Amino acid sequence: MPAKPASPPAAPVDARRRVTLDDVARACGLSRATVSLVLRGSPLVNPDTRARVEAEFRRQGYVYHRGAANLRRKASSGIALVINDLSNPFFAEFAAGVDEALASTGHVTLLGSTGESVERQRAVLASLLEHDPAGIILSPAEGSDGAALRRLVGMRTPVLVFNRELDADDGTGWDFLALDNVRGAQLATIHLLERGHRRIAFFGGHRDSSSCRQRREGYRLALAQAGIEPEPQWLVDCAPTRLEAARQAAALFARDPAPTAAVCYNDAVALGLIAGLAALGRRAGQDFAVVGFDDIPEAAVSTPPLTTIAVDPRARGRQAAQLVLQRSTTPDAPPMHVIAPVKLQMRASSDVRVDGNLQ
Amino acid sequence: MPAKPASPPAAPVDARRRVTLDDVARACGLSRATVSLVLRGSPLVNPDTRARVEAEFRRQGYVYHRGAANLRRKASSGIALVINDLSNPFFAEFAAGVDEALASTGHVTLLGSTGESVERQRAVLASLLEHDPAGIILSPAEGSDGAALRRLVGMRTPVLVFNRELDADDGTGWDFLALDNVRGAQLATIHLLERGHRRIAFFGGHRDSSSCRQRREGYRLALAQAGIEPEPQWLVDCAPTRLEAARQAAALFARDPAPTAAVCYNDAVALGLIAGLAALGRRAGQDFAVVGFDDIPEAAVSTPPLTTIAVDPRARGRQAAQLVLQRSTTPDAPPMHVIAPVKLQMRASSDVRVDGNLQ
DNA sequence: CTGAAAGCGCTTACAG
DNA sequence: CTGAAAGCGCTTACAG
Repeated sequence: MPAKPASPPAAPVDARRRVTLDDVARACGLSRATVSLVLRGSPLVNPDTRARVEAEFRRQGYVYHRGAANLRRKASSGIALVINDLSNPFFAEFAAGVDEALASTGHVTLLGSTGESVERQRAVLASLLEHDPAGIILSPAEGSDGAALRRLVGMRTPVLVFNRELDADDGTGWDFLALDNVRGAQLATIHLLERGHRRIAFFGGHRDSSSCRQRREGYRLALAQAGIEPEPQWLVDCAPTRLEAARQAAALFARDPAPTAAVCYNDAVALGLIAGLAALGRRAGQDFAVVGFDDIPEAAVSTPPLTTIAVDPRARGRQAAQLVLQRSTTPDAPPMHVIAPVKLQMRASSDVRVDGNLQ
Repeated sequence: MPAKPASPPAAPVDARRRVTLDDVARACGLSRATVSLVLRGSPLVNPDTRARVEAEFRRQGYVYHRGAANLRRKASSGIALVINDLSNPFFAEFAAGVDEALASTGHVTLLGSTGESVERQRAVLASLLEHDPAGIILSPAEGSDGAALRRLVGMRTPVLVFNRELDADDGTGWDFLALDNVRGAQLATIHLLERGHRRIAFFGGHRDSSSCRQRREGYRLALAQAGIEPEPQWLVDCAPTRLEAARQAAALFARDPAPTAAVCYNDAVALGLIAGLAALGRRAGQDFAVVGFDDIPEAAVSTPPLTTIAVDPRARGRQAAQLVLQRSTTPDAPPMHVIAPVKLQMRASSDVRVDGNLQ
């Protein structure tokens, strides 16, 4: 029989084996308890002991096992982030903001996507709950049932609902972070009024979604303050997608006199409307004024560039992280209800000033 | 003293307390061990016992504590996903694909962003490692040092490197998933050759990045097969951003005869070039042909729509998840090196056919 | 200043 | 078919 090759000189007996506190303690001739105190920066430990232990940590390549510590302490360092889909830039930016804020506090983001499906949302939450998150940031799928969600999540894990209202139906309430939809649409409408428009449409969105209702409300408020009563055909319902918006553009011109401008439900709808106008031989920014909502990255580089309402989703993500961490330290405080500011982002420009040929 | 109000009739003594296997076992008059077997679907358990236990799970609202189970089994159900930034739609789609594939196997995505900073990457990885991931999917920050990363991560946790080459410098090697950059640029160039172009530029990217080198290589290959030797001024270096690309557009026309078409490093550069051309009074798709790379969502709706190389980042994400899970079951197999296919996505169209006024 | 002991919620041989 | 016991890697009173 051929001799087996000599074993390698390697110091680490098994590079795959985890280094534990016990390993470090043994190497230092100390107990696990003392080494643990070093780890957590306790002032009780003798400075020399501390130095020896820290050198040994480095020498062995010790990696803290947060899961084991969490189990013992009944704590948790994960925060679940459940959103519709990362391919929506609004949510991608929001997620980036959440992760940025959580990473800076030693927490980790546990990701989940619902794809706007209530059933997937149930499955995703059930799975994430098994990972024992310290909190959940949830942008609920359309059609979510608050009572069912409460039953699923229980009272142990704090939930921050983002962006879409959700009724718990049992008086427990949810923490809530939302954009100031009313104010945003109001700003957009005022901007068009200041540019001389009087016949202003509200274009896109589904009237039964809470954000659409709120944006329409802001639009109505601004018009009312200018003494204008919107005509029914100025309210155009359509799915909040570019394609549907392009298809519905003609609805704006069904009656004479037609609107000269539109506040759009969001930027996707606004960009679709611009394309739809072009197909009708009308040029946004020249024959017709368009204002969007969200300020997605494309808004700055579309043709023409889109004046819109900036909501800063990344800042909203940081804010959401902060709120859910705050809640996990004060579980018994009453529900929070935070409305985030929005602002008008002017560009040059989809929002033509009314002149002779528009009137 | 006033009497304290009667305590509520509530069944759950403390809604905040976690329900454990012991609670369920006690309620059923069984041991923790048997209840655990029910949980894991063991065929050993008596069907009646199983039914009783399952009812009790539901009644008490038991939630499996995966972290505790993982600790005991020395397993892990988290996969770390470390990318540049979610606000880049390419990575957002990739992340969505990773999460989609992981969720379907009971794993959870642990998110981390480097912001293209080597130092943040070190910190993010160190933090994620404490959460004991079963594997890491890493799109390395530019300028990453493979040997330093290997020292940080060690040999316990399998790493799949995505998108950018990384040298380990110690012979251990990394699993690797990348796009077929050579083939993609070759397809783009062939497409322009077939449309009659002969003077074709390669526009954008930094020559020292591996993906730029590979794309230039594909471009050169296609030209060589057509018997064309690219002139030095056809290679325009610029940062892979829209803004820089717009600024560099004029460089294409520094010499006469100028190129009639450009293969762009990526779509951001292509869209910037289109804008830069407009500023020079040239119309992409009419006076000059442009082809992109990546097929970001904007490519389909830009003006003109952009012909580009589709890389399907979501499918790449699913693939990455599958590869890293596969590795975690076969830790000793040799490193994998997977090149993902790409394809030409034609649109109508940034890629004008050469006719009289272009020649 | 340091150590022995108990315990977080689970799984897994092993015995019966 | 079910239970007693050990143990995953850590923390935390408590003693000394």
